[in-house]
Amino acid sequence: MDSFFEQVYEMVRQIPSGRVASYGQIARLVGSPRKARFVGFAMHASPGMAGGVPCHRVVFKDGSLAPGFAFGGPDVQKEMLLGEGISFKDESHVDMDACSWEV
DNA sequence: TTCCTGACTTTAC
DNA sequence: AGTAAAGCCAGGA
Repeated sequence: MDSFFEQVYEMVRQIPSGRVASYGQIARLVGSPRKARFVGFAMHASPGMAGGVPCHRVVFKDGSLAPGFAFGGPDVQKEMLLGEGISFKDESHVDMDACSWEV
């Protein structure tokens, strides 16, 4: 499996708990900042945390979650992030100022 | 094989 | 500063 998806999975898998990364961030890490769209797409096709891919730690550039495509509800994702020690600026906006994934 | 679509990002007006 | 539009890559039909 050398697909781009696998690369994204590995990147997301390296995200430490209590930290969040944006799609573009991961896309850039894999070597293609223009593939940000596919990063999210990979998450959609990802096995989830069961496969070691914490999609809940992947958020928009603004830090907003993915309403409608989350694990069954952005509230659930929010709880998971909060449980990892991630702060929230708004009801659906992660505090990337303090939780942005620093490589 | 070709066309379309897609959890986004960035630049331009 | 805010809104609008285009761009990019890859997978699926």
